[in-house]
Amino acid sequence: MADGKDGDKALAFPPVYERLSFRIHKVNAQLARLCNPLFRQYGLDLISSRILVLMLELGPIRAGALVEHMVLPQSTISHQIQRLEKLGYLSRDRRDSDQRVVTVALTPTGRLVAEACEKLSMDVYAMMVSEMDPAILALITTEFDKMLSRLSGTDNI
Amino acid sequence: MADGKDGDKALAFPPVYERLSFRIHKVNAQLARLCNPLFRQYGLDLISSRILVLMLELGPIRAGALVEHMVLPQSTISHQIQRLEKLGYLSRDRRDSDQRVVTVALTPTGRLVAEACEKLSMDVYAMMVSEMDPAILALITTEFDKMLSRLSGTDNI
DNA sequence: CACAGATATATCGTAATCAATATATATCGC
DNA sequence: GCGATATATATTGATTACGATATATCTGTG
Repeated sequence: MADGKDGDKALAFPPVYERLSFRIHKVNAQLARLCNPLFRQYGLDLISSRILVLMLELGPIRAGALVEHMVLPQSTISHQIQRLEKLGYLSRDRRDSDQRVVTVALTPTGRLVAEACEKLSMDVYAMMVSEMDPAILALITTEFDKMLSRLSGTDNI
Repeated sequence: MADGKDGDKALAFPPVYERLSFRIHKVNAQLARLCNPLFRQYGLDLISSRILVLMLELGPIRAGALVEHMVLPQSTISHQIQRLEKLGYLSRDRRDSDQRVVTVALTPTGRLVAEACEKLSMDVYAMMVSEMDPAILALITTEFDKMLSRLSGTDNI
């Protein structure tokens, strides 16, 4: 109805470099740029360190649950688990009640490394959200949950 | 000084899976999960399609400027350019005034593909930000710029 | 209890990523 | 204008990611 060139199909969206999705990419990429060098001393990167820290907080977890939490392809998680196992950071166990299910758990070394990574990532996170009003941070976090739900179809993880 | 276990070093941050940085990862990963299959018909993925759409809106651009916009390693961008050139989507030119500088530009085919990708990503973006208050979207976008600035040291891009 | 389908993880092949280094060109100091 | 340093992009080698498929196990149906 308006004089826009896209007719009535939703609002006219801004160019890519102004869209939130693109800024999400940039912040994420910048986090990787900062964190990867920090984690390399442990043979890790941003992604693999997140897996370790996640396990630090969630405890032993199914491989499939890691796929859901990390929103990465199943084969990628499978490889990551192999890599982290090879590094001696986690152990793998077949569940007795269901031999298909693999449960991974941090080794003592893995726990130490995960704690070190947690500290390092805290510093970067502090840099990221410092000077941000806690209420706004909470609001944004909530909105991100909603976005994830909308993008994931019906339910979120 | 308080009774927290971390002493006075900043506030106690929530666990990874509740931090904004982790949700950023998840939304970004979910975007890739949705978009990669859509873009594969053109031999692209989320990242390479963003490069094309960026060029659609910014016009011919230096390779180095793409590195800054995409916040990816220079070697990765160099490879992406090669790939997109091989696909016939863009052309590469050495600048006359400075032979070191490479300027890339969309080919006619590349422009068509970029426009198709733009439409596809618009649909996904609409899904993501639909039901979100435009004022809140603007607020979040602004906050992301600030986060990027803080993470990038002194200046943003 | 056999068998078809579902579920959970692993593997495979190709291609992309990253960090480090190389190459080529330009700029500055003298 | 010459050499040293800086800048812009390309290449290299090893690792990782992804999608597709395979393997193994379980569940339901008759």
